[in-house]
Amino acid sequence: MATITLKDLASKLNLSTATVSRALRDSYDIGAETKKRVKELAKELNFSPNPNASNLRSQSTKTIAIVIPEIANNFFALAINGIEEIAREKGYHVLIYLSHELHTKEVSILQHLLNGRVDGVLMSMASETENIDHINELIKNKIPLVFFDRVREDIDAAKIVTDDRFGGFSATKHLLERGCKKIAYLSLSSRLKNSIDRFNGYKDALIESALEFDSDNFIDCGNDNKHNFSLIYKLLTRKNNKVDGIFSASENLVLLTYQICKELNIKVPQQLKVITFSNSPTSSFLSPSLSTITQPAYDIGKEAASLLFKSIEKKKVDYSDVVKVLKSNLLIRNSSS
Amino acid sequence: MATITLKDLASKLNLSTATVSRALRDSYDIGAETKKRVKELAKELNFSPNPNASNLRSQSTKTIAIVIPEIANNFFALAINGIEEIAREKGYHVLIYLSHELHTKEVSILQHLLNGRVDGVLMSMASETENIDHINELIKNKIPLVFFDRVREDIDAAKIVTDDRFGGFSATKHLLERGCKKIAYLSLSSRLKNSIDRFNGYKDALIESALEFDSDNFIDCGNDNKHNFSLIYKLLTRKNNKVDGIFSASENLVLLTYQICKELNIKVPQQLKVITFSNSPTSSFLSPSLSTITQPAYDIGKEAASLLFKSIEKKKVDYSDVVKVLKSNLLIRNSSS
DNA sequence: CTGTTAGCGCATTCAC
DNA sequence: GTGAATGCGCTAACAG
Repeated sequence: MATITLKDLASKLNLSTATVSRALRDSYDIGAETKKRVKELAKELNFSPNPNASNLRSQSTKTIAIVIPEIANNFFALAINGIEEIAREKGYHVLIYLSHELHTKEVSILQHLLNGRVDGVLMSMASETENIDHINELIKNKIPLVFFDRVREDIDAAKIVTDDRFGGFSATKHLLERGCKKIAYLSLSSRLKNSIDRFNGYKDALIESALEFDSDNFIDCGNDNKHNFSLIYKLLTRKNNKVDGIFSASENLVLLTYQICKELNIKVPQQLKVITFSNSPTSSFLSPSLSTITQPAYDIGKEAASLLFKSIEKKKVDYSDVVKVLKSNLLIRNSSS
Repeated sequence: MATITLKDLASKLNLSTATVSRALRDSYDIGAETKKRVKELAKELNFSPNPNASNLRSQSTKTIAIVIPEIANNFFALAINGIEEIAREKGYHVLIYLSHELHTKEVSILQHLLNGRVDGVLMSMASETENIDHINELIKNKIPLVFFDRVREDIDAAKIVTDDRFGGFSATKHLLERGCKKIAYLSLSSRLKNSIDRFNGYKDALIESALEFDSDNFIDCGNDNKHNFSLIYKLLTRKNNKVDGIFSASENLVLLTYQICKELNIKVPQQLKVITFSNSPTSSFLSPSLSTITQPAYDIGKEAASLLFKSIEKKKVDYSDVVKVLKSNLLIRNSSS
């Protein structure tokens, strides 16, 4: 480190550190000439205040944290994109933490965020998480917090989500319109609000078409892919009550489905039509047999970040269950188009 | 913030802050009984030292930065996964910055990293970057730096890359074996070492098959997708010298290619065989017409992070052009399999 | 074994 | 307009 400090600047300019500090922050009561001299030298020496010292003094860190279940998932990647963009505009830095869908990791991550390392937290819950003490602890500590996508209703914090009920409804409708009569729903987690909402939309669509919901067609997937595999395998090999359509709440589950179809020699979409929530550009482009429904991930990231900064800047933490729903942007890509 | 400090603990325990601090850090010369008391109260009050104060004092931040061109790209997402895992093990925090392939952003990001905000930097260059002063500035400031994937040869820093020459060779060979005679190479950037290496591998494979390299078949793509589109469009519509195979250095370019093929009614893989570097699990699973070659992104992330921490911990920054090449793991997925 | 003292680098009183 | 002094919260010398 060059380790050039305010003091260095001050001595070189025959000024006090106080004056230099104020000049750099454009304080009102500093001579224009002095300001100029200070700023010039600062630029020349490539000076920039030590963030730890500055943060310590000002009790603010100019950094936020993103806590997400995974990253090799286009939805979260795109959301990060949006978040980073807003953070950058506001001069904030972004820490990233992955829970890998594990409750224990999530707890330990939030634990680390209690001590003033960040000014705010953006979070999407792990599918495994049931107990939410760790989240309430964060809230109790008055750390601004905004949830996005993966939320639960019983958490008292701001939330940005898509209209998942509508998404589930549309996706199911899509299959119905293409002739499906027996549609299975691959759930992401029976705990997460968005998975439940998608399910409710799915049921609504069935009812609207005067079809009955068959609880055998609700496949309660989770975090364990081996288990998911066997659940889907069972679904596709059962003798009675065969399905002709699958609506998957997650792209990951579709990969398993396709793998199994290949094994069982089930033709998609001739014998089985599939639609999935997905944010990967590749799947929609490259796979002619798959229909997708896409969330406005980038916008969700931006909205969530904006809301967080609003909450940080007001210094008044507004946790009054601000649920913002992005509805307009759900995009269905037809497999045949 | 609960804003509970060492001082609070000390007064509650009738001890000095120094003792409390040492007790918490398991210093040798503190009574077992005292340690216990301190730790118990600390846990009860959920105390954890203010990182800014602690960092300021110790002149180390326990955080690193990742600087990458984009994130909605499975390669980088997976690499982050690996990096985060190692960082977590070592008790480090991870800041993320996106250059969006833009030189100016990259410069401004590195600028912000000069002032001791991080203990080290992991970086993958923007395709647009030509001038590397900003990188050298970082090196001059003795900030540990490790490059991964997107590197340039003339930078004096540690590098973790895959054997891209071998990758290009293998990919091309794959097309040749399937009967292609005229293969185009879609370059990622004529500046990046890995794109160039892939190109060299491509040429080697042609030569090995006693085919000539035709410079018309080198498509010099860049950061501008509209321009890329028109380049590929021109390639696929030319009357003479029609190609029957495409080797793409980036998945992004394949999306364009498929789009154009659809428009022009070119059948893949019957009329045109395509192979691409790709790290998205979806494309290999869902797209029967596409062959892919996959880098060990997760391992690259882990390797790069490990190397960085080695460099940070030694406090001796070893920039002696440590190039580590991960060769073994390049995985080709055949389109027909 | 524990307390006192000092200072990391910066920003903000309060003087002048 | 500018400088001197103070303290953010923590840790590390140095005492005892």
